[in-house]
Amino acid sequence: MASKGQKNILRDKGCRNTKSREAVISALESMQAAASAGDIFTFIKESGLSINLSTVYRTLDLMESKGIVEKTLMGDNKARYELKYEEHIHHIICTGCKKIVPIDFCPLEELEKDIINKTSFNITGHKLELYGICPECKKD
Amino acid sequence: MASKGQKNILRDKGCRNTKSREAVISALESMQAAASAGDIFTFIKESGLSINLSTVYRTLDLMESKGIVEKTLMGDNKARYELKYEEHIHHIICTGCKKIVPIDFCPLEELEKDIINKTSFNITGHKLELYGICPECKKD
DNA sequence: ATAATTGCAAACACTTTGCATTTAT
DNA sequence: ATAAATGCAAAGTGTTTGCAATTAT
Repeated sequence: MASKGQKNILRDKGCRNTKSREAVISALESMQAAASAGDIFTFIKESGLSINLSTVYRTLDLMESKGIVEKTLMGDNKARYELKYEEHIHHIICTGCKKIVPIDFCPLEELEKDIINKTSFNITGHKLELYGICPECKKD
Repeated sequence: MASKGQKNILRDKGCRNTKSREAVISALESMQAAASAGDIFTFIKESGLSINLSTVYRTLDLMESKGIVEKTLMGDNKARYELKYEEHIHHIICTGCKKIVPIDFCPLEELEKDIINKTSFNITGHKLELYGICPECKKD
């Protein structure tokens, strides 16, 4: 999970630390929620660094496999990525302006035992997205 | 929402009724949860009918816009489609065998007002996917 | 008759891959 | 020195589109 020492997070998991990987991590840290590989690539280029899109994809795959990043598909057919933090987060997507807003509470936490009973699966995780109209779009 | 008269559901919404569209609807009715466009295409071809993949996509888009079908992105980069029924459904995806199982209860229904308070969005909908290990995979 | 739907092939967008070069250890 | 990571260009997937031919009304 992400916290202070982002720079060493990969090294700690037995991966090499490179400029590209640092750039991807720092892009994820400074970007709005749920960026696509292309967004991250553009962000890095615009910050003046050189990187290849393949490297972005490879880095994101690696970090997903190490549990550093979470990959989600929402709405369009692009994967979106974000750093996993201690707190489990979800999103609300405004159906007006398409903005994606992270929410920091999880309505499901208390319900998981109940779900385990009802389904006879061992529940190991979940993804939840809420849709709605954001305060700005309500005005129109 | 889907119910008995599937054949007229499109006609009722001002669209023409064609063999291809009937084939897509009946494929959706007889397939396991959450089929991709390709799955539906293959299913129809295997049942001996002729159809084009573009037609499948166009039909699914049309039906989504008419509220007959729900489109979801899960896991791989393929959109998955299913008929909308009266009851709102979610899925559990087994992380062992990748099976997708629909569940017929919604743990969120009672929580929406609460979420509206917490977020100041007008919540209009949500998507939830659960992940876990199914009873068969537990044995291994 | 005519407007909607289809098939086909080509275009698209996102993602993945092979291989030679570069870089971190 | 060596194994891992990168850039590049090419290939792979899923999806969309333009247009002429077909079909439902």
